[in-house]
Formats: sequence, structure tokens, C-alpha cells
Amino acid sequence: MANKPLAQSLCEQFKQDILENKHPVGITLKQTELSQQYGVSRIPIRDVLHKLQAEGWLQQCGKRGVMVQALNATEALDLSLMRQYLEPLILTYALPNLTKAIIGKAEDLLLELDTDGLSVSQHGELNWQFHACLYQAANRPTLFNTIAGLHQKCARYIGYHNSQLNYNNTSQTEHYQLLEVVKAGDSVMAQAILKRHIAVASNILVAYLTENPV
Amino acid sequence: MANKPLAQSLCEQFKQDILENKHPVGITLKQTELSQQYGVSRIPIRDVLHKLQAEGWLQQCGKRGVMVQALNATEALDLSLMRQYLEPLILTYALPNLTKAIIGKAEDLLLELDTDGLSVSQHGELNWQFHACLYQAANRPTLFNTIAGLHQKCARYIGYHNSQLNYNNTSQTEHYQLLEVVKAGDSVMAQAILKRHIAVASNILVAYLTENPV
DNA sequence: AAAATTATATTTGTATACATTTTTAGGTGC
DNA sequence: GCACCTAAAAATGTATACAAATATAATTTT
Repeated sequence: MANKPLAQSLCEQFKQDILENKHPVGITLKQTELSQQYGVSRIPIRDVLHKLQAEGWLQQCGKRGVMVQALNATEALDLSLMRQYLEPLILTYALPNLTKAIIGKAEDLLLELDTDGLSVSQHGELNWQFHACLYQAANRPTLFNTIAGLHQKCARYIGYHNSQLNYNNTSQTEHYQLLEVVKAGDSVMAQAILKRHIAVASNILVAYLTENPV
Repeated sequence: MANKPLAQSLCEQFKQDILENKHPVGITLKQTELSQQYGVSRIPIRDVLHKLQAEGWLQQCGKRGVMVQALNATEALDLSLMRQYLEPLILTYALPNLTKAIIGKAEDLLLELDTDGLSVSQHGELNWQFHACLYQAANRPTLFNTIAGLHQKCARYIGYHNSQLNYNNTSQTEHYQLLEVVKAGDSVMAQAILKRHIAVASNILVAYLTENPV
């Protein structure tokens, strides 16, 4: 009955709080403060801070504390570029292994994504679930985990994206297109559409971030 | 006068010990044992184990302890593929920014790599320094850090590679070729040579691992 | 004898306490 | 008024102690 360690749920909570701007960029967070704030001791807080540093959410500022990393256009572009190269790759490995069950699950996720009133992080999570659902079939743990890590880092940008810019409709159209060619088993087209899907979203975001630095 | 935290030097030590097979695959390591073995308390040990899990060196086995991950052909291939896509990319960004000082440093590193009697981990470290030295010039922290992470994961394979197979000479020849076209500023050739450099090493390693699973 | 169950031992996660380092504020000299 | 030095405060890293969960071994039951 696997009972999550405290630090794990704390980590999710903390990420959510960052997405909701509860720890604004520029404020230095101290372990002691946070431990009182979240009602636990410093140890699990420290674990979470280390983990989120490794994932690129936070930045250590000597002993002054840790700070939420500012969103910046270069990082957004880098993440997008890496995804443009790696996701079509893993999709190609996944294609021959896609069962009807997996396709079905993917379709269900797209329907959920059309639901109104999703929170920013719910939307981001569903979006990743859709992609992950297809990629899992590739049976390539290392490749998959690296891509998952990129998505983790993207989460803040995508959240920002969806809350600032109205991109959902376009994105969903592309999702359905992708699923069509995937069903048809067309690897070349699938790669092209996926790459473009990632690039398009990125271009909008990078342009916006360049003009309006956070 | 930045004094390294204990956990950091422990981490390097531990990695080295893994490379030297002091914690064989299949043995479950307990925090308590390790803390006695390394002469520190469980907290820094725990930190190191978490970090190395995140980096893919170790694997948690419930409460039985952690185990060193076995080397496997699929992971080696995945790491190589990702490097084949991402390293030429960052090299392209780096090219216009390469100064004579950087090229000079790279040449020095290649000379060092020709030294006899280097340990496996020394060799691996110098090899990475050479690549990193060029990539740094790209000024792309996120891309660079992801690639650095891939190299971290590769370290064990490269160490294994160099100790089992005699690949150094070929590798060095390619390094010098790469440096030549980089000096000439030929981006297309540089990308091609680098991609091939990574692919060649990988092919040998993957073939060997497939025939002789660890 | 094999399977299921209980009890013990072991292991990790968390809390509290201490040590070390760095920051910051205050004072002193120029 | 600015720079430098000194001391107190505050931050993180580390050690020890405790709690919760799990794995192992022993025991019982079928």
C-alpha cells in the first residue's frame, strides 16, 4: 500500500506553489522559514530544495537561501530545441509498439484536455500525460526519462504560456493531427508534425519572453 | 575560500568507487553500512545516494537498500543517440564564439589525453573537459547542463569502454580532426565529424555489451 | 511439506540538536 | 563619506535520536 514519503508530496506541492507564483522570483527562501510554513522539519524541506535545484527550478544563492529561477527566453528555446530533436526520435521507436489500448488512452486524454475550467497545472499535466502515454511504448527508459526531465523543466514555461497566451486551441488541433498519422503508422509524418508542434509553441513563447522579460 | 560540503566530495569518491567496482551490481547497499564505511553520519550518505539515483547510477530497491545499476546496451545506445543529436547542435552555437584561447586550451587537453598511465576516470574526465571546453562557448546553460548530465551518465560506460576495449587511439585521431575543422570554422563538417565520433564509439560499446551483458 | 500468518529485526524517513560557515551590521580609521 | 575590519546573527551542513514502514525469520495451520 505504498505510502508516499512526506518529501515527495511536499515536492509536488512546492512545484505547484511556484507555478502559482507563491514564491516570487527575487525572494530568497530559507529552509527554516519554509519548514515552518509547510509545517514539517527542515530535513524534508532540504531534500525538496536539493531536488528542485537539480531540476532547474531553484538556484542556490550562497547561504542567503535559494531563489526561484527566472523564466528566460534562452532556456525556453534550449528546452524546445532538445524536445524537437528527442521527441520525434522516441516516437519513432514507439510507433511499432503502439496498441489500440494505448491509442485509446491517448484519445481519452485529449478529450480531457478539452474540458473547460482546468487549472494551469492540471492542463500541463494532462498535456504531458498525452505525450508520455505514446512515448512509454518505446520501451526506452533512459531516453524517456531524459525527455520527462525536459518536460519537468518546461512545466513552468508551459504554465506561463497557457496563462498568458491563448494557445490551447491550436495545440489541440495539432494533437489530433498527430494522433491521426500515428494511427496510420506514418513515421515520417508523425515526426514532422511532432517537431512542428513543439516548434510552434516554442516560437510564440520565446517571442513573448524576449519582448516581455519576466 | 569556498570549503566544499562533505557530501560533495563524498559523491565524487562514491562515483569513483563505483567505477572501480567496489560496490558490485547485485549487492544492496544500506545507508548505515555506508556511513560506517565512509566514516560519516547517515545524512550526507543519504544525500549522495539520492543524487546518484537521480543521475541514474543507483536504483532504489524498496527498503532493501540501493543497488548499482547494471550497464546495459539499450541505455548506452540511448545516451549515445541523444549525444549525437545534441552535441553537434551546441557545437554549432559555440563555433562563432570560439576564441584562440579556447582552441588553445582544447589543444592542451588533447595533449594531456595522450599521456600514458592515465587512470580510467582521469581519462574520462579529460575527455569530457575537451568537449565541454568547446561547448561552454555556446553560452547555452540549459543545453550545456543537459549534455553534461548525459556525460555523467556515460561516465560509467566510457570507463568500461576504455578499460575493456582499446579505443583511445581512434578516439584521439577524431578529436584532432574535429579541432581542425573547428579552427577552420566549418560548421557542417564539424557537426558531421562530431556526430560520427560519438556514433563510432557507441557502436563498438553497444555491440560489446550486447554480446557480453554485464 | 507448503502456505499463510505473526512477530521480530532491519531500514529508511523525519525530527531535534549541534557545528561550521557566511552574511550582515556596526564601528573604527583614514 | 568611504573603505576596511571586527563581531554578532543567521544560514546551511552534519550528527544523533526517534518513528514508521518493510523485509525477514519463525511459527502455526492446513
